[in-house]
Amino acid sequence: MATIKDIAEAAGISIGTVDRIIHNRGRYSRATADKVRRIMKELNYSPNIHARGLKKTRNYSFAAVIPEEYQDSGYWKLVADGINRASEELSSFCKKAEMYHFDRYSSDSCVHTLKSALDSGCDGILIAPVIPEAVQDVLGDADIPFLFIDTDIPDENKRIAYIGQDSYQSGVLSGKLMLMMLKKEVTNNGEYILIIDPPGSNYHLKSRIAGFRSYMEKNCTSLMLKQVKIDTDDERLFHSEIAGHIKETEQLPCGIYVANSSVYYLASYLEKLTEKYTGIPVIGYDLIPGKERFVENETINFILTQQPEEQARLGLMMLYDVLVLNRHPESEVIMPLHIITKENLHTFRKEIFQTG
Amino acid sequence: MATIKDIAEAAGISIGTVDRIIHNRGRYSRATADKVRRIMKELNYSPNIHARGLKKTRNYSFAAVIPEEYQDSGYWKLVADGINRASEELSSFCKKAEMYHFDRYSSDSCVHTLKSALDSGCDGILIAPVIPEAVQDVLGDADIPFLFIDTDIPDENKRIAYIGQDSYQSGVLSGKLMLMMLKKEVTNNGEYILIIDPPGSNYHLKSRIAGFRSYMEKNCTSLMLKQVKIDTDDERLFHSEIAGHIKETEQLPCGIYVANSSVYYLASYLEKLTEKYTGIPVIGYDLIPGKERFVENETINFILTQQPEEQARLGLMMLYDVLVLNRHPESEVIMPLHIITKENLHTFRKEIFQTG
DNA sequence: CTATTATGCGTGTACGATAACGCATTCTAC
DNA sequence: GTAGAATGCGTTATCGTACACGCATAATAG
Repeated sequence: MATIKDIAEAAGISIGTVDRIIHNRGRYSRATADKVRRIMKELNYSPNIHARGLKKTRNYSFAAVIPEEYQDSGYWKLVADGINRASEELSSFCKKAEMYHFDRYSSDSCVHTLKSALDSGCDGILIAPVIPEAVQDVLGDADIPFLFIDTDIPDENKRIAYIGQDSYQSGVLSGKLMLMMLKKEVTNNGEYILIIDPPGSNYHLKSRIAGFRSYMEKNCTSLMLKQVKIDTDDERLFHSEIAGHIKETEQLPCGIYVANSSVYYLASYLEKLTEKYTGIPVIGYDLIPGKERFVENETINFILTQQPEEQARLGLMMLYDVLVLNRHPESEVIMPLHIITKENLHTFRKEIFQTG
Repeated sequence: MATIKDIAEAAGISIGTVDRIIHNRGRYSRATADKVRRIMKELNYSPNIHARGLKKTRNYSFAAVIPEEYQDSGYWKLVADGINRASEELSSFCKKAEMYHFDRYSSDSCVHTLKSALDSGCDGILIAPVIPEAVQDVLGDADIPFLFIDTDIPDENKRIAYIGQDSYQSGVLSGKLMLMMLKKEVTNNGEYILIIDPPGSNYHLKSRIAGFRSYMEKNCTSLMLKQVKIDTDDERLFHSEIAGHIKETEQLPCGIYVANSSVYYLASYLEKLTEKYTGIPVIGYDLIPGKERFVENETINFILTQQPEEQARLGLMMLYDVLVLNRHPESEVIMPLHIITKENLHTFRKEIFQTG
């Protein structure tokens, strides 16, 4: 591997000059710069990351600004886990990541939290801009690099990257799996699919449901779709609300689609019911530690996930790459859409719960 | 983070002595060693990987011993890709990985190839022990660390790790998906599922098929399973062999399960047939670059994969961790079992075809 | 009691990139 | 025409670890 010393020798100058040219720092002549850049390409130079890491001039610190962990049915807990893991990994390079939580339903809270993060003097920020306007307001005069996870603000061209998921497509996929599970030809005698629109109303929920509906409408016109909005994020209240929709006295749904991880609330409800209710196909989102049981016993038939932990972890790693290593990662990363079911659940555990 | 300098100061000695104690090298007194080790624990010392990597004392070299790329329907090409990628990643640390191929049906070839790999003076070997006895014979007197991918030899306790897949479970999962795709209640009027037992006979093929049969036998006794052995690994010959089993004049299978990546040969065959044949549910294995089309147009309905590229990449990275960084990774890693279908294919491309 | 070996430990340098510092030379201004 | 600024570039110390070298002192032999 070529080093800057090799380049300096080849160009007949000193390593200091090469360094200045590489980093656009200090003073150098145009001619020398051109020559150095040409030689760098010829020698296929790439900096030695160890040497670079060794000379730790600064202790970079990052901030992660995301909603409260319990919101969106515990989804943000998963994101927080990813941040914590990244934080540990980075700690060996003397880098720190601080987490800031805000109320995803309060623009004020978002603005406020984001401002304190900026004021903390960190060198880079990872943000979940679930309230785009609030975030854009504050970021207007920010001068440090930032990166979005979960939700994108495409016209925010100062962001260094977006890491997210294809929610619409996950809805489409859910539709496909749902239809596959309905073995018998569907008749039009009142049978229906229940779509549960979970508490909170965000972009992902909407587009997941839109994807699901789109698939169903294209591939199964005979089946009714009944969509209900649930307004509580508390498990017990969820149960009583859902009880109003799944009644012994009325026809049961022939399939249930829950657009986020509150599918586990539904599962704990279904589990307590009599045999009559069992076997209804259920599709939902996200692997929640400690709740694998519902997938194992097939109360939930399919879980889709685009690895929220990994999204967060990747985000922080990207900040590190950009700030510390001076790299230029992809500006948009869409996570793979994983299908998890009883039969492959155990092969995912380690990856998702331990190392990513 | 504490450095050896901190330790030396705390112990009132020089860094040279600390170094010798850490590495059990040279001479030092018992008393000093005890003191140093105590202080190391107190200060929670862990070596700076950058500093360690920077001082490239040796150019470690690794060997990867796997079957010929074209064998097992091109499966080993994927593994080779993973090795090449790992090799590139490692090259920035001045480490090299050399690939050795053998004929997976020849014990002699395996023994011979493995021996040359050992003789090459490499510092660690990654092996796909598809012929366990041959591998064990040669490894008996090997004194360098080795690691298995793809196939395990559990009683080989000298291996530092095994990276593999749960093939039985992937068969079970295939069974589930297959039954889900057969929408109509299955009658017993001659309908059957075609199981294609691809060329080559290895542990994974057998256990995938066993898993598939097991699921079908438990969950769908009414359906016949017709298993056919294909003996050629050439696409055109495959087509003519399969033509003997899927005939216009006879009843068509209501589903086809191909136990490895030769599912793409089947797909190219099915694609050329008349409309009558289309729509048969097909399940197979592995994402082959350039053949995504068959999943997109749903000639193949589901692809299962346990990321052969990633298995190989991980294997080499582990060798690096063990040999160069002195770490102790997991001794057994089972890769996640991914389900890929038209609707999530595009989210996987980047991960599988670029960065892993 | 000296000659030799063994033992414990300190010094110095290398690894590659970084970045502060400062020396020359050239350019500009009055 | 010379002071002062601007420009181009070389030198050097630093990060933490690895490891060769070699200096002392202690132990042992003759």
